[in-house]
Amino acid sequence: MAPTKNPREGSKPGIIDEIPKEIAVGLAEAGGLPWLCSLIPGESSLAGQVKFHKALSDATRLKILHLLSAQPLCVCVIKHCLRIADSKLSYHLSILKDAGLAESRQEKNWLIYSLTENGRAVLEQGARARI
Amino acid sequence: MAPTKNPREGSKPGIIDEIPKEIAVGLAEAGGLPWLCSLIPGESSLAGQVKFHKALSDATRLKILHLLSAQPLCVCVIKHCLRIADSKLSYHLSILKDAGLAESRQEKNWLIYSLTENGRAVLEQGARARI
DNA sequence: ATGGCAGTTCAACCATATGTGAAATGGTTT
DNA sequence: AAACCATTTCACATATGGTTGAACTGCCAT
Repeated sequence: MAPTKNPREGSKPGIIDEIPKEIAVGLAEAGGLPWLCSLIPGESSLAGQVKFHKALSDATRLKILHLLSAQPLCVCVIKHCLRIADSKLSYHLSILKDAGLAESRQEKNWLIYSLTENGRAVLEQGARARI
Repeated sequence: MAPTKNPREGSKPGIIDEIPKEIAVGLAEAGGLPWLCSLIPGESSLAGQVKFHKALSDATRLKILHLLSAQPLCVCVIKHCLRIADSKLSYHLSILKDAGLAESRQEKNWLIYSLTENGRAVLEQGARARI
């Protein structure tokens, strides 16, 4: 998957003058600097990961996800638990939706939010990671 | 661990006037609003999760982690791959270190960064999640 | 001690994310 | 149609995070 042109002999001398031997040796065996650089994911992959983690890097949004882990909820119930302004809640919900962690459907004039598959997976593996 | 006073009969009428029946029923069975609110993790747990995801919500830092997944590296090698300014790199490294994803040791006058257990786990489960 | 190298720290700056209250939207009830 | 309700959208204010270049620290060689 990673396009590696010439797997060996990548660390041309001169690009970096001196580095610790220990590192230089391991690197040369693996494929040198070009190979190392090839490990960096593409821009779109990175952007996706960044968006994902950004969505999860806010306490309010994490709280919302934990609430939704119980069952689908309308906005007013979430609002009651979090005690924050409507517009603020709406803002955070939109980010969760955008990141593919939550989704909404309409019922009369309520919006009912629930976790997506992805959102549920995040919570479960998060719980596992922190024992 | 979660202090739940009176597990049933939490959804006192009046706090929220009207919510979709479907939701109200499920909620009442589970323990009502107080129970729902008890699902929200404590502040310190949330802060930890936020810090963790914040650290991962930047493309430069993700790149660094991917480079370190190959082997421990001195700053100058990372700098060569990323082609960014010293101070910028140093800033991002400090955040990774702070979040417990990377660590450093000194060798002559180089600093050699490597992934922590935690950092390695993140990359591995990230790779699994995205197939 | 002097000078050079690897990397960090600092302070100022810019960009982006979040908070807030008021107005708009879309469905419901009367 | 008018009044109403839950929620979103908007425009603006503030906070947070990232970038930059210069100054600093610590290590090694001479």
